[in-house]
Amino acid sequence: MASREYGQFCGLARAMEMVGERWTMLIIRNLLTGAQRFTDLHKGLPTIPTNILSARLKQLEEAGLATRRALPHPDRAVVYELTDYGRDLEPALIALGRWGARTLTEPRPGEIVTAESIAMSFRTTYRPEAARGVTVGYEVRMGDFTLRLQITDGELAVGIGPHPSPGLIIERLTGYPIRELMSGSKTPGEVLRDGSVRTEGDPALLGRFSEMFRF
Amino acid sequence: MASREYGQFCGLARAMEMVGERWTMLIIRNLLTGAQRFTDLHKGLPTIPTNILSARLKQLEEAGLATRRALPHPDRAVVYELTDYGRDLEPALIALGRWGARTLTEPRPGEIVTAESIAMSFRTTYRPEAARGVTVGYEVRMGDFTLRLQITDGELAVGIGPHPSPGLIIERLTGYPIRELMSGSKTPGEVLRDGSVRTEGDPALLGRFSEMFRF
DNA sequence: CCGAATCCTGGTAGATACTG
DNA sequence: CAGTATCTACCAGGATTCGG
Repeated sequence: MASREYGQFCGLARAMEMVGERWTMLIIRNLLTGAQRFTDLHKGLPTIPTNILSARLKQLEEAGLATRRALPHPDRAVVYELTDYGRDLEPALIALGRWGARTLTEPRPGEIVTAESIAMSFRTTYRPEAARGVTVGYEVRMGDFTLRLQITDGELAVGIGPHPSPGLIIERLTGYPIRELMSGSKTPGEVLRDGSVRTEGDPALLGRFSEMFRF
Repeated sequence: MASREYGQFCGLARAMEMVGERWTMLIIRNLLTGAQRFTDLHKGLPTIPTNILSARLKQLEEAGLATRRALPHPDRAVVYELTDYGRDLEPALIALGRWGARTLTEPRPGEIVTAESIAMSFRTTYRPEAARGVTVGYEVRMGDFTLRLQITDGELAVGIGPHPSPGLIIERLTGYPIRELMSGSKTPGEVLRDGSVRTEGDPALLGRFSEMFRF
């Protein structure tokens, strides 16, 4: 059930037939952080109509990009999860997100920042060449939510929620210190000194952080 | 005039607002091969309604992705051309095209193959690591159209039309020898021997070709 | 409460005709 | 050649409803 076809024998056309409809890419972005329930997805995409979310999930399942799975007994819930095939879209989402981030200065009126959009920004700004052979875990506390970054031998995995054993906890206190670190407009020393950030753990890991995540 | 907004402060959301509408990516794909007139674009995307093509070009121009330029006197024509900003989408299109190409076996009934879709397939299959330091030009004749590939010090540029000074001319005679070379289902020797391809120039460059372009 | 299905409305795309 | 105009069909947005 390829939604609407382009009539061209072309990989890009095929891709756009499968994931080019409105909302689909953002749903995949959110599922990249792990399995999510219908309600979780709706929380992360508050303005999507539920019937559209429902329809997109069905399409993703039919196209083999995601699976729908009923959790075992205690909490009888349904979770949606990307298949390997769906997860293979990550490089494309990163490339798109990186391009789109160029016009990302201030949130527009009414725009929200979700845990998943921040998770995405970690993926798009991650520089593997600055993380060669590195293994370290970060917990990033943003007030409304907490993210975990695990870099294992230079491979990044981003998740939502606390980190079980972080090498460094980075806690945002005021302003946008994380973005300032990533853009290079402030140094690790500066954000520590001006009180916009508080850390717990080895402070040297903040310097490494600002090298590995760069716009 | 960001078509319809997602309300999220996120690079991917911004990208999808700008280029996520139906047809937009394929128009950009076609413009990647160089400036094109309205009619050229319509030839390359025969099933797009002209009002939609018109609307998309206007949006691309307003968003700063493309420019509309009237050619000097003799042929009073209008050409559309990507800006640097628009051309920066190439990595994202390649990533999407590569992902979409996984389900690309046979053309579906009614699906056409255009010069631009083939140009795209050269971009998605190009392996820079197999072309380190290489400088060579190919002219690929497909019957209905001819493409030129110029690799300069490992950098690929794809265009439509003949190559001014090709190191090798690859002419398709029967079947799909180019795709078979790229997929590895046939060797350079085989496509030469079975008569599906004819070359002009240094035949050894066909081997190099099959190394640099691989699914 | 979770995960939708249903209904209605409005906007966007498709097809075709037409014009400077 | 390079679009605009018009009409229709479909898809998205929003609210409500419904079953487990």
